[in-house]
Amino acid sequence: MLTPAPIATLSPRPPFDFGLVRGYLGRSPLEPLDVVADGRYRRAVRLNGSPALLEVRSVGTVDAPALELRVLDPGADRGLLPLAERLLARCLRLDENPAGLDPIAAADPVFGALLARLRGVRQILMPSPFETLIWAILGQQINVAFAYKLKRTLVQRYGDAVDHEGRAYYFFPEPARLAAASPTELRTLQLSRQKAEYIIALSELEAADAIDWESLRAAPTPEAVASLATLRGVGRWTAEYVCMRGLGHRDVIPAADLGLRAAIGRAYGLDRTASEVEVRAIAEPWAGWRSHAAFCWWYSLAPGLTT
DNA sequence: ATCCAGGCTCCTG
DNA sequence: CAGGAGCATGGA
Repeated sequence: MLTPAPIATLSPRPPFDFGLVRGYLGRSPLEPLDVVADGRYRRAVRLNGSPALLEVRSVGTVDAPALELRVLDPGADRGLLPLAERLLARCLRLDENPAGLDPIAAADPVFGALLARLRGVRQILMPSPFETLIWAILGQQINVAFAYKLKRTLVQRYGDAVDHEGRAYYFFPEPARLAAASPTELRTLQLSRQKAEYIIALSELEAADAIDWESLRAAPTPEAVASLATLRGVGRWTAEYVCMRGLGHRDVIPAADLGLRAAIGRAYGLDRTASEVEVRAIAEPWAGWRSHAAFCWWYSLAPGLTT
C-alpha cells in the first residue's frame, strides 16, 4: 500500500461504546460480511455502486467517543470517503441521543438493568434493506447458528469479494445474481424450497427496482410493515425486522420472535416464554424506542452477555 | 427418534 | 378477521 488510505474521524454522540457495537457485529464466527478482528471492524460495501472495503476503529472512549474510518480499498479514491461516512453514521446511529431512554429505564427497572449493561450500544442497521430482507428470510423458523451457516454459503457462492492483506472480504450478493439462481441450485445450499422461491422472487423485484425502499423508509411504521408484508414470503415478523434493521424505523418490535419472547419471559419472571401479546404489552412503555429495545434483548441473548 | 428453532401461507369457523 | 393446521429443513 503505497497510497495512504483516506481517513475520516467520526464523532458519535456520547455515550457510545464501540466495544459493544463490535461485540454485536462479531457475534457469530460464521458471519461472512461483518469482520471483527484486532479491535477493528471491516466491511465490504457498495457506495453508489462502487465497491469499497471500509475499516472502523475506536480512537476515543465511551464518554468521549471518536471513530477512525478508512477506505482500505480502493484506497486512493477519496470521493468514496463522504459516502462511507454517511453510511456509517446511519448504520451505527452516531447521532442517536441515548438520553431519551432515561425515563424509560427509570420506569421499568427490568429493562433499565439491561440498558445499564448495554450503555452506549446502538441499534445497528444493516447496510442495505435488501440484505436485511434476505437475511430475515434466511432466519425464518431455524436456529440462528444454522441461519448464519446458510448466509455464509449464500454469500460465498453469489457474492463478489475483494482481497486485502491476504483475506477475502465479501459483498452481499447483487440481487441480479440471486435472481438468476435456480431453486434447485439454492436447495443444494440447504435452503428449503419455499425460502429458495421467496429469495429468487424478491431478488427479481429488487433487481427490477420494484421495491420502493425510500417510501418505505419515510412511511409511518405500521404502513411500512403492512406494505412489506404483502410480499410473498414476508410475514409480520420479517416486515418488522426489515423496518427496524434495514430501514431504521425506531419504534417497531418483532414481538413474535422466539428469542425475544424467551428473553423477555425470563427477565420478567414469567418462568416461561412470553407470548407475542405479552411482549407487545410489556413493550408498550418503551414506545419511541422499541427498535432499540428489541435490539438490546437480542444482544442479551448473545453468548457472553446472558444473565 | 423427537423436539425445537429469531415463520409463512392458506384454510377454516 | 382470529386461530390453527400444515409445511420445510437441519441441529441438539
